[in-house]
Amino acid sequence: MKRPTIVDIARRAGVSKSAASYALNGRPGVSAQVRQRVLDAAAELGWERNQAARALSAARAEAVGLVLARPARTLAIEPFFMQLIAGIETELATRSIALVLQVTPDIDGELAAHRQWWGRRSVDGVFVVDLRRDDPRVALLAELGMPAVALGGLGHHGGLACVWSDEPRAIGTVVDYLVTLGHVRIGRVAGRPDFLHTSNRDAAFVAAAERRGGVVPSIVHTDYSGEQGAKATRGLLSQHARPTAIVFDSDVMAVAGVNVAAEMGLRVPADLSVVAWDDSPLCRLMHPALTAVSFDTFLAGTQAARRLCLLIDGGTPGGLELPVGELIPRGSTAPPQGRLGPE
Amino acid sequence: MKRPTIVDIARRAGVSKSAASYALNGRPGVSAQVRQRVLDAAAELGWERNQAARALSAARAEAVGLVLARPARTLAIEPFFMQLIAGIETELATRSIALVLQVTPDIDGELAAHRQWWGRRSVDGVFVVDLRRDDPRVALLAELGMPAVALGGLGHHGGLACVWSDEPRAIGTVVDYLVTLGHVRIGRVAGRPDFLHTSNRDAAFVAAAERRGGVVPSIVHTDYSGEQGAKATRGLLSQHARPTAIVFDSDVMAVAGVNVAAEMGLRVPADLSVVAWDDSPLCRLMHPALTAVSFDTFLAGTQAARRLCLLIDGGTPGGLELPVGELIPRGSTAPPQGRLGPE
DNA sequence: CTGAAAGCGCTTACAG
DNA sequence: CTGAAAGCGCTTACAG
Repeated sequence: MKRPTIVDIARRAGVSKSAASYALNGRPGVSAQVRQRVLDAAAELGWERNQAARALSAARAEAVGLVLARPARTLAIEPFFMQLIAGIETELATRSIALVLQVTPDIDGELAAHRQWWGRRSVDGVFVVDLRRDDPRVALLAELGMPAVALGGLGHHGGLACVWSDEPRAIGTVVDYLVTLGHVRIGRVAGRPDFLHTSNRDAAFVAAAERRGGVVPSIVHTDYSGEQGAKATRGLLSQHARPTAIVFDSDVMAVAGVNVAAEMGLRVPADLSVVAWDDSPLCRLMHPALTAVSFDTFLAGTQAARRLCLLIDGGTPGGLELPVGELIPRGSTAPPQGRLGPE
Repeated sequence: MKRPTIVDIARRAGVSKSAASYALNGRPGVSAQVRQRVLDAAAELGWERNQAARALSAARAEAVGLVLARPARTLAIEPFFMQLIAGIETELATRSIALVLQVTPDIDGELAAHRQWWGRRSVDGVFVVDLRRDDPRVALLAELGMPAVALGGLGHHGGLACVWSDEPRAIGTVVDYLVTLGHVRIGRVAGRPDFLHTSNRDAAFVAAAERRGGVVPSIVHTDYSGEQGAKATRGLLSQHARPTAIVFDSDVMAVAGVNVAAEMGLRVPADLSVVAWDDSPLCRLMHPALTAVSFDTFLAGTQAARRLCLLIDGGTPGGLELPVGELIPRGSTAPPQGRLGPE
């Protein structure tokens, strides 16, 4: 028993092939009556449109791509990507657009993936994350003319559509909060310095410290792994004048930091205040629970997907600013105590 | 400037369209000389095969699908899926096969996804995870005749190809280890009872306890969320004769358990031994680090992908047993101490 | 070993 | 509003 084609439907509905196609695609050119007959026939035969045939004639893959360009090791421990995927896919599913995934250790692999995807026309557009300064992907995608939406990286997304949130403002909120609590020496365990969001946060962190005056900021970069997060924390806490508060660039590194503090005999929050970024279930599980900056990654995903679809349909969506991350104070932050306190 | 097609290549190489196709697909029927001319022409023109056209004529989507049928909330905190995806994709990339992802909250959404994917011929096969007893997916996939590889769930995968590991044996190892340390009352904070791997572990847990004699096992089920993990731990530790050791079905729940113990004034490992499953970077970050059962999810992914490709190519791969999870003793387990100790 | 031709299942101008 | 026809870019028997 062969799978039914559009010809079978047309025959059963007693119309031409093209009438069937128009009806099945909800386009004008057929009467309501004919449309219904065609739809009924399709339902009765259990017809599903052959995706390859449609892609070939409509010159549309009905798929979009996302490259995960991180080592598998740091990919899995970060909830970020899975939340992003969930958000993207939830939006795409409503439009019957497929999400194609490729995992590659670095940006060269990502460039190759974009080239091949576009060359084969196996996707209609892509998402770009972890934008960098003078990002080669921006140039490549412009050259290819492939629709793309960048997440974050405002100011360095070139001609790409962009979805971002005002992280500098959120960083400012965090610094203000810690300073108000009485902290003077504030550390930051940051992510990869080649990522734009890292350097943007770095700059905002330093600027906020300067704005408040008297604040001593110190920054250490990592690859987001718990190991490097722990090492960075150990380094900061071993300084002669150690920070009394540390802001971490991920939840896992914040957990690592808390455990390093315990290992060094420092109490959280009495001896060390800890702020995590982004917030996650993990932060709420800790004891004390971690103060964190929330970011709605799922929402970012749905919004980015919506814009990519618009772009593919020939629209020209402007940038979209997402709500700024919110500071959620929990038990891991408090005024500094002890001999190394403020003043 | 239009993108080059196979006709452009044939013309440039001075051969027929079909000769070009044969050469580009590395099939017999063309001389080495012609083959090289065609390949050169393709390279010079920067030709990439149009995926839709190939899919249509070869009746192959060159893509496989994975449905993530869990609420987005519990999806992101578990490294499992991302590791699996990384493993699968790493294998698929070598064969230029795409991985298509769909996120859906429950198994009904998954059934619909499989139906649609197969109906549209947009994938050539699928992976199935979190197998259940009398799993409706097994029946559906058999009915559709869609190639599929099940991960785990030995004995309930019906006609599906299967990749599994001997978890009952691993559970036995854990129980033996804890008993040898001197534990008598051993708890298990398990995952969803409708998942086969959960009920298999449950049964093995009870069996191992009986085998050792005198061991008192108790099991609580959860949805894998940290919240429920914490609640389950709180329940176990509030019993009159509380367990002195708890085995958790995920790393996040183990972390939740450790924090609940702290909250209740119990020390790990003196008052409570904790075993996590699977091992993850998170376990190594904790202080003390968590004893854990490791499982190579990445490897499971590559192996499953390899078997699915075999299946799609018409092969009939048998089941594949993966190495059993290894118990990695760390600081979170020790002989029980205090008034509620053994005997 | 090669070439002309049909076909995969759709979409889409273009006449009627 | 409808129908006959060409075309999307490949693959694949089938003659030569």
